[in-house]
Amino acid sequence: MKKEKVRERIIRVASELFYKQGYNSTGINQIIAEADIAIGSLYNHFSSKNDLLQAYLVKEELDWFEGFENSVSKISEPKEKILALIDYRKKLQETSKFAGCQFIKIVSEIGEGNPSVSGFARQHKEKQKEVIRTIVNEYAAQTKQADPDLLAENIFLLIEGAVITSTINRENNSFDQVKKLVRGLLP
Amino acid sequence: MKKEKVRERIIRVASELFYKQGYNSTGINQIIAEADIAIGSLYNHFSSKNDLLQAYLVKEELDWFEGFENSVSKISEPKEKILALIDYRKKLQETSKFAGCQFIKIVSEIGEGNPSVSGFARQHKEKQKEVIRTIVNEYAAQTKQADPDLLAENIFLLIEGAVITSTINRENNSFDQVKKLVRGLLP
DNA sequence: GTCTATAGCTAGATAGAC
DNA sequence: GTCTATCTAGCTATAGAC
Repeated sequence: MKKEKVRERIIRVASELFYKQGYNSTGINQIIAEADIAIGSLYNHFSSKNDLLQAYLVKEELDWFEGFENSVSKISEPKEKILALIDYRKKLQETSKFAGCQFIKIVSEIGEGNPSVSGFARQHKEKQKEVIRTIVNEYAAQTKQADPDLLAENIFLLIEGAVITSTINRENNSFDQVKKLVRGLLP
Repeated sequence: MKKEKVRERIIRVASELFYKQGYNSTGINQIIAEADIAIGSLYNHFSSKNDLLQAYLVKEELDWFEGFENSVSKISEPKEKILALIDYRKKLQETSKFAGCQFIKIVSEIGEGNPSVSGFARQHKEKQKEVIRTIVNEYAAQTKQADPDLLAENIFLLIEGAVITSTINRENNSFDQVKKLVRGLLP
Protein backbone atom coordinates (compact mmCIF):
# COMPACT_ATOMS: atom_id res chain seq x y z
CA MET A 1 0.00 0.00 0.00
CA LYS A 2 1.46 3.29 -1.11
CA LYS A 3 1.79 5.99 1.50
CA GLU A 4 -1.10 8.43 1.32
CA LYS A 5 0.05 11.73 -0.07
CA VAL A 6 -0.83 15.04 1.52
CA ARG A 7 -3.20 16.07 -1.23
CA GLU A 8 -5.07 12.78 -1.00
CA ARG A 9 -5.30 13.04 2.75
CA ILE A 10 -6.77 16.52 2.50
CA ILE A 11 -9.41 15.33 0.05
CA ARG A 12 -10.26 12.32 2.16
CA VAL A 13 -10.64 14.32 5.36
CA ALA A 14 -12.54 17.14 3.70
CA SER A 15 -14.85 14.68 1.96
CA GLU A 16 -15.77 12.96 5.19
CA LEU A 17 -16.52 16.27 6.86
CA PHE A 18 -18.44 17.77 3.94
CA TYR A 19 -20.52 14.63 3.75
CA LYS A 20 -21.24 14.16 7.43
CA GLN A 21 -21.49 17.77 8.64
CA GLY A 22 -22.34 19.63 5.48
CA TYR A 23 -20.17 21.94 3.41
CA ASN A 24 -21.04 25.22 5.10
CA SER A 25 -20.72 23.75 8.56
CA THR A 26 -17.20 22.53 7.86
CA GLY A 27 -14.47 25.12 8.35
CA ILE A 28 -11.00 25.20 6.86
CA ASN A 29 -9.60 25.12 10.37
CA GLN A 30 -11.33 21.85 11.14
CA ILE A 31 -10.08 20.30 7.91
CA ILE A 32 -6.44 21.18 8.58
CA ALA A 33 -6.71 20.08 12.20
CA GLU A 34 -8.07 16.63 11.30
CA ALA A 35 -5.70 16.25 8.36
CA ASP A 36 -2.90 17.35 10.68
CA ILE A 37 -1.40 19.89 8.30
CA ALA A 38 -0.86 23.65 8.32
CA ILE A 39 -3.20 26.02 6.55
CA GLY A 40 -0.42 27.10 4.22
CA SER A 41 -0.12 23.53 2.97
CA LEU A 42 -3.80 23.32 2.24
CA TYR A 43 -3.72 26.47 0.14
CA ASN A 44 -0.64 25.16 -1.61
CA HIS A 45 -2.70 22.24 -2.93
CA PHE A 46 -6.08 23.93 -3.33
CA SER A 47 -6.77 27.48 -4.37
CA SER A 48 -9.95 27.83 -2.32
CA LYS A 49 -12.55 25.97 -0.32
CA ASN A 50 -14.65 25.80 -3.45
CA ASP A 51 -11.74 24.08 -5.20
CA LEU A 52 -11.79 21.44 -2.47
CA LEU A 53 -15.51 21.05 -3.01
CA GLN A 54 -14.96 20.23 -6.68
CA ALA A 55 -12.37 17.60 -5.74
CA TYR A 56 -14.86 16.14 -3.26
CA LEU A 57 -17.55 15.77 -5.90
CA VAL A 58 -15.16 14.16 -8.41
CA LYS A 59 -13.98 11.70 -5.77
CA GLU A 60 -17.49 10.78 -4.69
CA GLU A 61 -18.58 10.15 -8.26
CA LEU A 62 -15.57 7.88 -8.89
CA ASP A 63 -16.22 5.99 -5.67
CA TRP A 64 -19.90 5.58 -6.51
CA PHE A 65 -19.34 3.99 -9.89
CA GLU A 66 -16.46 1.89 -8.66
CA GLY A 67 -18.64 0.51 -5.88
CA PHE A 68 -21.48 -0.07 -8.28
CA GLU A 69 -19.30 -1.99 -10.73
CA ASN A 70 -18.08 -4.20 -7.93
CA SER A 71 -21.66 -4.89 -6.92
CA VAL A 72 -22.94 -6.01 -10.33
CA SER A 73 -19.84 -7.31 -12.10
CA LYS A 74 -20.64 -10.96 -11.41
CA ILE A 75 -24.33 -10.68 -12.29
CA SER A 76 -25.60 -11.34 -15.80
CA GLU A 77 -29.40 -11.30 -15.46
CA PRO A 78 -30.72 -7.72 -16.01
CA LYS A 79 -33.42 -8.09 -13.38
CA GLU A 80 -30.86 -9.24 -10.82
CA LYS A 81 -28.65 -6.29 -11.75
CA ILE A 82 -31.43 -3.88 -10.90
CA LEU A 83 -31.99 -5.60 -7.59
CA ALA A 84 -28.24 -5.47 -6.93
CA LEU A 85 -28.27 -1.74 -7.63
CA ILE A 86 -30.99 -1.29 -5.03
CA ASP A 87 -28.99 -3.37 -2.57
CA TYR A 88 -25.93 -1.25 -3.34
CA ARG A 89 -27.71 1.97 -2.46
CA LYS A 90 -29.11 0.27 0.62
CA LYS A 91 -25.64 -0.79 1.68
CA LEU A 92 -24.26 2.72 1.14
CA GLN A 93 -26.91 4.02 3.51
CA GLU A 94 -26.04 1.48 6.14
CA THR A 95 -22.31 2.03 6.00
CA SER A 96 -22.71 5.81 6.13
CA LYS A 97 -25.22 5.60 9.00
CA PHE A 98 -27.93 7.03 6.75
CA ALA A 99 -26.03 10.12 5.73
CA GLY A 100 -27.78 10.18 2.37
CA CYS A 101 -26.66 10.89 -1.17
CA GLN A 102 -23.75 13.34 -1.45
CA PHE A 103 -25.17 14.96 -4.56
CA ILE A 104 -28.68 15.45 -3.23
CA LYS A 105 -27.17 16.91 -0.08
CA ILE A 106 -24.91 19.40 -1.78
CA VAL A 107 -27.70 20.60 -4.08
CA SER A 108 -29.99 20.97 -1.09
CA GLU A 109 -27.38 23.02 0.71
CA ILE A 110 -26.02 25.16 -2.10
CA GLY A 111 -28.51 24.76 -4.92
CA GLU A 112 -28.25 27.17 -7.81
CA GLY A 113 -26.07 29.41 -5.68
CA ASN A 114 -23.17 27.52 -7.26
CA PRO A 115 -24.08 26.49 -10.82
CA SER A 116 -20.99 24.35 -11.35
CA VAL A 117 -21.91 22.27 -8.33
CA SER A 118 -25.55 21.84 -9.29
CA GLY A 119 -24.50 21.10 -12.86
CA PHE A 120 -22.15 18.40 -11.66
CA ALA A 121 -24.88 16.85 -9.54
CA ARG A 122 -27.28 16.97 -12.48
CA GLN A 123 -24.80 15.14 -14.69
CA HIS A 124 -24.08 12.60 -11.99
CA LYS A 125 -27.76 11.74 -11.61
CA GLU A 126 -28.12 11.54 -15.38
CA LYS A 127 -25.31 8.96 -15.41
CA GLN A 128 -27.04 6.94 -12.71
CA LYS A 129 -30.24 7.01 -14.71
CA GLU A 130 -28.36 5.96 -17.84
CA VAL A 131 -27.04 2.93 -15.98
CA ILE A 132 -30.59 1.93 -15.14
CA ARG A 133 -31.79 2.60 -18.66
CA THR A 134 -29.10 0.36 -20.10
CA ILE A 135 -30.02 -2.52 -17.82
CA VAL A 136 -33.75 -2.11 -18.43
CA ASN A 137 -33.15 -2.13 -22.17
CA GLU A 138 -31.28 -5.41 -21.84
CA TYR A 139 -34.27 -6.70 -19.93
CA ALA A 140 -36.75 -5.35 -22.47
CA ALA A 141 -34.91 -7.05 -25.31
CA GLN A 142 -35.58 -10.39 -23.62
CA THR A 143 -39.17 -9.84 -22.55
CA LYS A 144 -40.80 -7.40 -24.96
CA GLN A 145 -41.34 -4.70 -22.38
CA ALA A 146 -43.93 -2.10 -23.40
CA ASP A 147 -42.16 1.14 -22.48
CA PRO A 148 -38.63 0.54 -21.18
CA ASP A 149 -37.76 4.23 -20.82
CA LEU A 150 -40.76 4.88 -18.60
CA LEU A 151 -39.89 1.79 -16.61
CA ALA A 152 -36.28 2.92 -16.18
CA GLU A 153 -37.34 6.40 -15.12
CA ASN A 154 -39.70 5.06 -12.50
CA ILE A 155 -37.16 2.63 -11.10
CA PHE A 156 -34.77 5.55 -10.82
CA LEU A 157 -37.38 7.66 -9.03
CA LEU A 158 -38.26 4.86 -6.64
CA ILE A 159 -34.62 4.44 -5.67
CA GLU A 160 -34.13 8.18 -5.19
CA GLY A 161 -37.25 8.26 -3.04
CA ALA A 162 -35.97 5.33 -1.01
CA VAL A 163 -32.61 7.01 -0.45
CA ILE A 164 -34.08 10.27 0.79
CA THR A 165 -36.68 8.47 2.89
CA SER A 166 -34.13 6.18 4.46
CA THR A 167 -32.00 9.23 5.25
CA ILE A 168 -34.85 11.00 7.00
CA ASN A 169 -36.09 7.92 8.83
CA ARG A 170 -32.67 6.46 9.55
CA GLU A 171 -33.77 3.00 8.57
CA ASN A 172 -33.77 0.96 5.39
CA ASN A 173 -37.31 -0.41 5.04
CA SER A 174 -37.93 1.64 1.93
CA PHE A 175 -35.42 -0.29 -0.13
CA ASP A 176 -37.13 -3.57 0.60
CA GLN A 177 -40.47 -2.14 -0.43
CA VAL A 178 -38.96 -0.80 -3.63
CA LYS A 179 -37.57 -4.25 -4.35
CA LYS A 180 -41.01 -5.77 -3.90
CA LEU A 181 -42.52 -3.35 -6.36
CA VAL A 182 -39.67 -3.69 -8.85
CA ARG A 183 -40.04 -7.46 -8.81
CA GLY A 184 -43.63 -6.87 -9.84
CA LEU A 185 -42.66 -4.44 -12.57
CA LEU A 186 -40.05 -6.86 -13.95
CA PRO A 187 -42.00 -10.13 -14.07
CA MET B 1 -56.50 42.35 5.45
CA LYS B 2 -54.96 42.88 8.85
CA LYS B 3 -51.65 44.64 8.95
CA GLU B 4 -48.81 42.18 9.10
CA LYS B 5 -47.24 42.19 12.51
CA VAL B 6 -43.50 42.39 13.03
CA ARG B 7 -43.18 38.84 14.22
CA GLU B 8 -45.04 37.54 11.19
CA ARG B 9 -42.93 39.61 8.86
CA ILE B 10 -39.75 38.24 10.39
CA ILE B 11 -40.96 34.68 9.95
CA ARG B 12 -42.03 35.33 6.37
CA VAL B 13 -38.74 36.94 5.37
CA ALA B 14 -36.63 34.36 7.19
CA SER B 15 -38.64 31.51 5.67
CA GLU B 16 -38.09 32.76 2.14
CA LEU B 17 -34.38 33.13 2.73
CA PHE B 18 -33.92 29.81 4.53
CA TYR B 19 -35.79 28.08 1.73
CA LYS B 20 -34.11 29.74 -1.23
CA GLN B 21 -30.55 30.19 0.06
CA GLY B 22 -30.33 27.58 2.76
CA TYR B 23 -30.25 28.01 6.50
CA ASN B 24 -26.50 28.30 7.00
CA SER B 25 -26.11 30.67 4.07
CA THR B 26 -28.66 33.07 5.51
CA GLY B 27 -27.32 35.49 8.10
CA ILE B 28 -29.17 37.35 10.81
CA ASN B 29 -28.03 40.60 9.23
CA GLN B 30 -29.66 39.74 5.93
CA ILE B 31 -32.92 38.82 7.63
CA ILE B 32 -33.18 42.10 9.53
CA ALA B 33 -32.20 44.10 6.43
CA GLU B 34 -34.90 42.52 4.27
CA ALA B 35 -37.48 42.64 7.04
CA ASP B 36 -36.48 46.25 7.63
CA ILE B 37 -36.11 45.98 11.39
CA ALA B 38 -33.29 46.36 13.88
CA ILE B 39 -31.43 43.41 15.29
CA GLY B 40 -32.69 44.21 18.77
CA SER B 41 -36.25 43.71 17.55
CA LEU B 42 -35.49 40.34 16.11
CA TYR B 43 -34.02 39.10 19.37
CA ASN B 44 -37.00 40.52 21.20
CA HIS B 45 -39.24 38.12 19.26
CA PHE B 46 -36.90 35.15 18.87
CA SER B 47 -34.31 33.94 21.32
CA SER B 48 -31.91 32.64 18.67
CA LYS B 49 -31.53 31.80 15.00
CA ASN B 50 -32.45 28.25 15.86
CA ASP B 51 -35.69 29.53 17.37
CA LEU B 52 -36.46 31.17 14.02
CA LEU B 53 -35.73 27.88 12.31
CA GLN B 54 -38.37 26.13 14.40
CA ALA B 55 -40.92 28.79 13.49
CA TYR B 56 -40.01 28.32 9.82
CA LEU B 57 -40.64 24.59 9.95
CA VAL B 58 -43.97 24.99 11.73
CA LYS B 59 -45.09 27.57 9.16
CA GLU B 60 -44.05 25.44 6.19
CA GLU B 61 -45.90 22.44 7.54
CA LEU B 62 -49.09 24.45 8.03
CA ASP B 63 -48.79 25.92 4.54
CA TRP B 64 -48.21 22.51 3.01
CA PHE B 65 -51.32 20.91 4.44
CA GLU B 66 -53.44 23.98 3.80
CA GLY B 67 -52.38 23.94 0.16
CA PHE B 68 -53.00 20.23 -0.07
CA GLU B 69 -56.51 20.50 1.37
CA ASN B 70 -57.33 23.21 -1.15
CA SER B 71 -56.10 20.97 -3.95
CA VAL B 72 -58.19 17.92 -3.10
CA SER B 73 -61.22 19.31 -1.27
CA LYS B 74 -63.47 19.13 -4.30
CA ILE B 75 -62.36 15.67 -5.38
CA SER B 76 -64.13 12.53 -4.19
CA GLU B 77 -62.57 9.72 -6.25
CA PRO B 78 -59.53 8.30 -4.41
CA LYS B 79 -57.57 7.76 -7.59
CA GLU B 80 -58.13 11.36 -8.63
CA LYS B 81 -57.05 12.52 -5.19
CA ILE B 82 -53.70 10.76 -5.63
CA LEU B 83 -53.25 12.37 -9.03
CA ALA B 84 -54.19 15.74 -7.53
CA LEU B 85 -51.56 15.25 -4.83
CA ILE B 86 -48.95 14.65 -7.52
CA ASP B 87 -50.11 17.77 -9.34
CA TYR B 88 -49.92 19.70 -6.08
CA ARG B 89 -46.28 18.78 -5.54
CA LYS B 90 -45.63 19.58 -9.19
CA LYS B 91 -47.22 23.00 -8.81
CA LEU B 92 -45.18 23.70 -5.67
CA GLN B 93 -42.03 23.02 -7.65
CA GLU B 94 -43.09 25.35 -10.44
CA THR B 95 -44.06 28.21 -8.18
CA SER B 96 -40.85 27.91 -6.17
CA LYS B 97 -38.71 27.66 -9.32
CA PHE B 98 -37.70 24.13 -8.37
CA ALA B 99 -36.43 25.00 -4.93
CA GLY B 100 -37.38 21.55 -3.63
CA CYS B 101 -38.96 20.29 -0.43
CA GLN B 102 -38.18 22.39 2.64
CA PHE B 103 -37.90 19.35 4.89
CA ILE B 104 -35.62 17.35 2.62
CA LYS B 105 -33.45 20.43 2.28
CA ILE B 106 -33.10 21.17 5.95
CA VAL B 107 -32.30 17.54 6.78
CA SER B 108 -29.72 17.49 3.98
CA GLU B 109 -28.15 20.64 5.35
CA ILE B 110 -28.30 20.03 9.09
CA GLY B 111 -29.08 16.35 9.43
CA GLU B 112 -28.68 14.79 12.83
CA GLY B 113 -26.62 17.79 13.91
CA ASN B 114 -29.93 19.15 15.17
CA PRO B 115 -32.16 16.30 16.35
CA SER B 116 -35.24 18.47 16.90
CA VAL B 117 -35.07 19.57 13.28
CA SER B 118 -34.59 16.10 11.84
CA GLY B 119 -37.29 14.81 14.16
CA PHE B 120 -39.71 17.42 12.93
CA ALA B 121 -38.94 16.55 9.31
CA ARG B 122 -39.40 12.87 10.06
CA GLN B 123 -42.83 13.53 11.55
CA HIS B 124 -43.80 15.76 8.65
CA LYS B 125 -42.96 13.07 6.11
CA GLU B 126 -44.84 10.52 8.17
CA LYS B 127 -47.92 12.75 8.01
CA GLN B 128 -47.58 13.05 4.24
CA LYS B 129 -47.35 9.29 3.97
CA GLU B 130 -50.38 8.89 6.21
CA VAL B 131 -52.36 11.10 3.84
CA ILE B 132 -51.46 8.80 0.97
CA ARG B 133 -52.21 5.70 3.01
CA THR B 134 -55.67 7.01 3.86
CA ILE B 135 -56.52 7.69 0.25
CA VAL B 136 -55.15 4.35 -0.96
CA ASN B 137 -57.19 2.56 1.68
CA GLU B 138 -60.33 4.27 0.39
CA TYR B 139 -59.35 3.07 -3.03
CA ALA B 140 -58.61 -0.45 -1.84
CA ALA B 141 -62.02 -0.69 -0.19
CA GLN B 142 -63.61 -0.16 -3.57
CA THR B 143 -61.37 -2.35 -5.68
CA LYS B 144 -60.02 -5.16 -3.48
CA GLN B 145 -56.41 -4.06 -3.74
CA ALA B 146 -53.92 -6.76 -2.78
CA ASP B 147 -51.52 -4.83 -0.55
CA PRO B 148 -52.63 -1.22 0.00
CA ASP B 149 -49.83 -0.37 2.43
CA LEU B 150 -47.15 -1.41 -0.03
CA LEU B 151 -48.93 0.54 -2.74
CA ALA B 152 -49.13 3.65 -0.55
CA GLU B 153 -45.46 3.40 0.37
CA ASN B 154 -44.41 3.13 -3.24
CA ILE B 155 -46.56 6.04 -4.36
CA PHE B 156 -44.97 8.06 -1.59
CA LEU B 157 -41.47 7.05 -2.69
CA LEU B 158 -42.22 7.83 -6.33
CA ILE B 159 -43.38 11.32 -5.41
CA GLU B 160 -40.36 11.96 -3.20
CA GLY B 161 -38.13 10.79 -6.02
CA ALA B 162 -39.92 13.07 -8.45
CA VAL B 163 -39.52 16.06 -6.14
CA ILE B 164 -35.80 15.59 -5.65
CA THR B 165 -35.25 14.84 -9.33
CA SER B 166 -37.24 17.85 -10.47
CA THR B 167 -35.21 19.97 -8.06
CA ILE B 168 -31.91 18.76 -9.47
CA ASN B 169 -33.00 18.92 -13.10
CA ARG B 170 -35.06 22.08 -12.77
CA GLU B 171 -37.91 20.66 -14.79
CA ASN B 172 -41.07 18.75 -14.04
CA ASN B 173 -41.04 15.75 -16.39
CA SER B 174 -40.70 13.35 -13.49
CA PHE B 175 -44.15 14.11 -12.14
CA ASP B 176 -45.79 13.23 -15.44
CA GLN B 177 -43.94 9.94 -15.54
CA VAL B 178 -44.99 9.17 -11.99
CA LYS B 179 -48.59 9.88 -12.96
CA LYS B 180 -48.33 7.44 -15.84
CA LEU B 181 -47.06 4.70 -13.57
CA VAL B 182 -49.58 5.46 -10.83
CA ARG B 183 -52.43 5.25 -13.31
CA GLY B 184 -51.15 1.76 -14.07
CA LEU B 185 -50.93 0.85 -10.40
CA LEU B 186 -54.48 2.11 -9.74
CA PRO B 187 -56.43 0.54 -12.58
C1' DG C 1 6.11 22.89 0.16
C1' DT C 2 5.32 23.24 4.87
C1' DC C 3 5.16 26.23 8.56
C1' DT C 4 3.38 30.46 11.83
C1' DA C 5 1.18 34.69 12.19
C1' DT C 6 -2.27 37.51 11.00
C1' DA C 7 -5.19 40.28 7.93
C1' DG C 8 -9.93 41.35 6.87
C1' DC C 9 -14.42 40.12 7.34
C1' DT C 10 -18.85 38.34 8.91
C1' DA C 11 -21.27 35.47 12.01
C1' DG C 12 -24.65 35.24 16.07
C1' DA C 13 -25.71 37.50 20.10
C1' DT C 14 -25.97 41.24 23.96
C1' DA C 15 -26.23 45.97 26.41
C1' DG C 16 -28.33 49.85 27.31
C1' DA C 17 -30.47 54.39 25.55
C1' DC C 18 -34.95 55.93 24.43
C1' DG D 1 -40.37 46.98 21.92
C1' DT D 2 -37.50 49.19 18.78
C1' DC D 3 -33.26 51.31 18.20
C1' DT D 4 -27.67 51.81 17.77
C1' DA D 5 -23.35 50.32 19.22
C1' DT D 6 -20.55 46.71 20.25
C1' DC D 7 -18.67 42.09 21.84
C1' DT D 8 -16.50 37.73 20.94
C1' DA D 9 -15.66 34.08 18.07
C1' DG D 10 -15.37 32.14 13.90
C1' DC D 11 -14.60 32.27 9.04
C1' DT D 12 -11.59 32.24 4.37
C1' DA D 13 -7.50 33.59 2.66
C1' DT D 14 -2.66 35.70 2.36
C1' DA D 15 2.32 36.95 3.62
C1' DG D 16 6.59 35.74 4.43
C1' DA D 17 10.10 32.91 7.23
C1' DC D 18 12.37 28.60 6.79
